[in-house]
Parts: sequence; C-alpha cells; structure tokens
Amino acid sequence: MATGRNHRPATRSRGIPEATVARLPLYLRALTALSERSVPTVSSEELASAAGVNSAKLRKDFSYLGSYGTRGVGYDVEYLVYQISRELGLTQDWPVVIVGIGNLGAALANYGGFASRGFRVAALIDADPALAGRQVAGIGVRHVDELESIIETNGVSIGVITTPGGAAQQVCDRLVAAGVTSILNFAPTVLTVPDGVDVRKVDLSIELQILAFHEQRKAAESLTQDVPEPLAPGAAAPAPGRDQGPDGDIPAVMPA
Amino acid sequence: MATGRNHRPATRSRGIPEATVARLPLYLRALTALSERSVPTVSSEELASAAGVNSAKLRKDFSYLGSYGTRGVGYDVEYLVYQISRELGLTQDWPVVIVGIGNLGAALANYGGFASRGFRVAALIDADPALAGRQVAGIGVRHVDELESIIETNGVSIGVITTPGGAAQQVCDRLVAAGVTSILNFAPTVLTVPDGVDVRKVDLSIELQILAFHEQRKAAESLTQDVPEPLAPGAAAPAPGRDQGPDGDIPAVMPA
DNA sequence: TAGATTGTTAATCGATTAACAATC
DNA sequence: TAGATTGTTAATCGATTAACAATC
Repeated sequence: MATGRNHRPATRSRGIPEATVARLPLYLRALTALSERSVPTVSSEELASAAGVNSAKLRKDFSYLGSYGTRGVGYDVEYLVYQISRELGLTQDWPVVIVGIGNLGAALANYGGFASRGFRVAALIDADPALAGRQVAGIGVRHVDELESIIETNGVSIGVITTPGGAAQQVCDRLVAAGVTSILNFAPTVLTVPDGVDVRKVDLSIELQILAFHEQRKAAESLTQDVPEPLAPGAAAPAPGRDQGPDGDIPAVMPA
Repeated sequence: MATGRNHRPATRSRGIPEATVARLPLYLRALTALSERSVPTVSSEELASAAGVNSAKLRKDFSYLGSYGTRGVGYDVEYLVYQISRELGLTQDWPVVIVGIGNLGAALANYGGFASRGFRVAALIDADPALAGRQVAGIGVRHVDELESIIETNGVSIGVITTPGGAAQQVCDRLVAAGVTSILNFAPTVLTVPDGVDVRKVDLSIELQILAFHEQRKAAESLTQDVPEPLAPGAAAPAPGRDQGPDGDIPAVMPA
C-alpha cells in the first residue's frame, strides 16, 4: 500500500515497486554528492555503501529503471543522476503550498533542500490574520481565505499540512477540492481523502516511540545476558551497522 | 533493515515484527482518542478504521502482543492503551536531547506530543555560543561542549539530530561515545553507527520526491486515458481512500 | 585474454489478507 | 441459543538476497 490509490496494484504501470521508488531519492542524493566531487563513474558496491543499502538491492532497483550501467565498469554518475531525476519527476517544477505557519511550517519554508530538487514554495498559508502579510523565509504569508485562488493560480498539485491536528482534515478537504492531488501531512491525524489523492505522513512522535521500543528491548537484554558471549577464536567481530531505519519507506531530510 | 543491529533477525526475542511495531503508535493514538471520549470498548473493525488500517491486519498485529480482546465484544480501551504503552516502553520516562537548535530543532522543542508519551527533553544543544543560555520552548540552550556531561548526568539514551548535514556524523559520534544508543536523524546524511545503535531518519525531501513520482504518473495517465472508463452499471464507485503512505514504516506527527 | 562488474534468476523471507473456527 | 467478534490459519503477495552468467 502507500499511495492512497488503493484500487490499484502497488506496482504501477511501468512496474516500479514502491520500495524501490522510496529508495531512489537516497541514490539520487549519494549520486549528487559524487557529481559535486566530479566523480565520473561509480560501482554498485560503492554507491550502495554511500546510500546505506546493499549492492544487490541497488542493482535490483536499477534494473527496474533500465540498463544504465556498463559491466566491468559501473555507472556513469551524471547519466544516472539524470535518469533517476527524470524517473522521480524532478526534471520539472513542482509548486507546493505549506499550510500552517507555526514553528514547523517556518522550518520547512526555510529548508533549502526544496528548490534544488524542483520544488518551489508557491505560498505559505495560515489561518491567523495577524500572520498574513508577514514574511517567513522571504515569502509572504497569505490568509487561508485565499487558499483556493492560490492553488488555482499557481497550478499547485502538492500541499504540505503543518497545522494542528484539529484543523488538518478541514485543510485537506479544501486543498483537495481546489485541485491538490498529493499531500504531505505533518499533523497527528489520519486524513481521509478521495481516491486518486496520495497522502504521505511524517510523524515524529511515532518515530520516537519505535526507538523507545527497541531501547527497551536493549535494556531487557542487557539484564538477562549481562555477559556477552565470547567470540569464537577467528570469528568476525560484529561489523558497524549502516542501517538507517526501515529503508522500505521513509523519508527525506531536513537540516535545521 | 531498520534497526542498525543488523546481525539480528528483524523479528526479535519475543517476536514482534517490525511492521507491527511501527503500527502500534497508530493504534495507541486512536485508542487514546477513544479513551478521552470515555469509550469503554472498541471492535477491531472500528479501531482499524480510526487508525487507517484494515481489521485483519490489526487483529494479526494484536495477536503478537497476546490475547487482549474478548470474542463477541471487542477490546477494552483502557486495558489496551496500557498494554500497548507498556510494549512500546512508554510507561517509563525517556530523557532525550535535541542537537541543533535551528528552525527545526525549535519546532521539535515546542512539540507538545513529547511529554504526553513519556519523552522528556532533557536539553537543547547547539554549537553556536550566541544561542547558549537563550530559552527555546522554556528550555535553556546549552553549548555543545557540554554534550557529554549532559548525556551522562541525565542518563540520556535517545538523541535527536537536527543539525545541518555536515555536522551530523560528528554529533552522532559524540552522542554514541557518550552513551546514546538510539538516534532520530533529521539531517540529510547517512549516519554510520556501531552495532547496537539504532538510527531512524526523517527526511522531508525524500517524502516530497516520492509524492512527485506518483504525481508524475497521474499526469501521464490522464494524458493517455483522458476519458475515464465508464463504470459498468451496478459497479461500485471507487471508495474514498484511507491510505496514509507506506504504513510499514513511517513516522510520528508534529503539529506546528 | 583476464579481471571487473552488471543485470537477472531463483530461493528465501517477511507482510498482508481473507476466511473461519473458537468462543464470548 | 443466536449473534457478534476475536484469534489463528493458510494462501498470497511483495521485498530481499545470494549467486552467477553475461559482457564490458
């Protein structure tokens, strides 16, 4: 699942699995870093390591896009940056609106990672009349009364909701009615949307709760097996982990 | 995947699958809402609907925790709140530190969903001496020089990184060296951690890129099949979606 | 040609789902 | 007893992984 279009198979038309789609941004970020260092080619092993996945998974993922590598050589960095960008739809401009300009909305408005990836903040919207007209991150805040006209004028199809939980569904309904078909939801609410609208949610408190679960397990384990099992002579020491949480799914970055 | 302890099977000791763990916070939130409305019992069907999953999945998930329901009746709301809280480790207090007090760090510091779920912000930490001593969300900001002593004094085992990407690995190393074993990373960086340390990441730009991918697909589809297929007489209209993105994994909330 | 590395296959594993027997 | 709803089974599906033939 994951798209809100749940009458369709998870694997779409050209058949890229959701889990693969969710990793393409990771590859793209690693490739962009290589590109900035003017590295011409990269092997699946190197790139996988930089992205925090294993190389078999990476090659399998790329195989859904096409045959963009050269056996014995690796992948051309620039070419792959372009192909993945195109696949993700980042070669076009996506105007977005952010609704709810509290601390978080302001943080997102200030986030530099948007523009560089084809996202453009078309407007900041808030229900507080006192905020309207103020500048946040160099962008004027507009009153929520103007929501519909902003969406239509700018051809916005992606909305970001950073309101309190109580306002989220109502804002969502208005966004959808005005033509938005993808929503990134930061409010602690399960949104109901019509078919054809995608919702993704980012939920800090859930992430912390998952960490607490594992933390508790570790504490329980260190009580029961206080003394670690001695390694057999010649046995490999546990390697440093590189896992970054559930890599089937999550998320993109956001520096302060 | 997902825990950073990658020498272990994904399914731990008492055997709760990761996908189930990631949904427990969703159930807990829905149950808490019911509890506040003094609803005494709830069926798997009702609760699943409130949490945005299907009831078979919910019952399967709960079966890993034990037999907490009553056939023919449903689940006792208060009892289930307690059991899930206990399972997630939320019946104890978890001191956390937030490192990097920019827009996002401040937003998190102001987030009310922490305390109510057993998380306590023990300290806000930043590298900027000008910030040290200032108050954010009623909590004094401390200089990063004090990081180690803060961790040790407060027994902090969970750290949140909201620094720019360039500083994240270094901050991570210091947190881990000081005793932190779970990290929530908002920086756009793949962190390398020793075995036994869990990392989860939240990455806004990745979420937007995934939405862009699907948005692009929708645009392509509406070009190729401009005219929607007429519904066969008597065929069910597409039902409103309830999907909230990949529910195997993601995230917790954060109102502005 | 020899070495390196991709792209693909096939096995395995974990997650989802529908169905229904158990039981309140 | 009849109705409701859980807990579990078994089938299905999607994702991961190792291995290796293809090929640069």
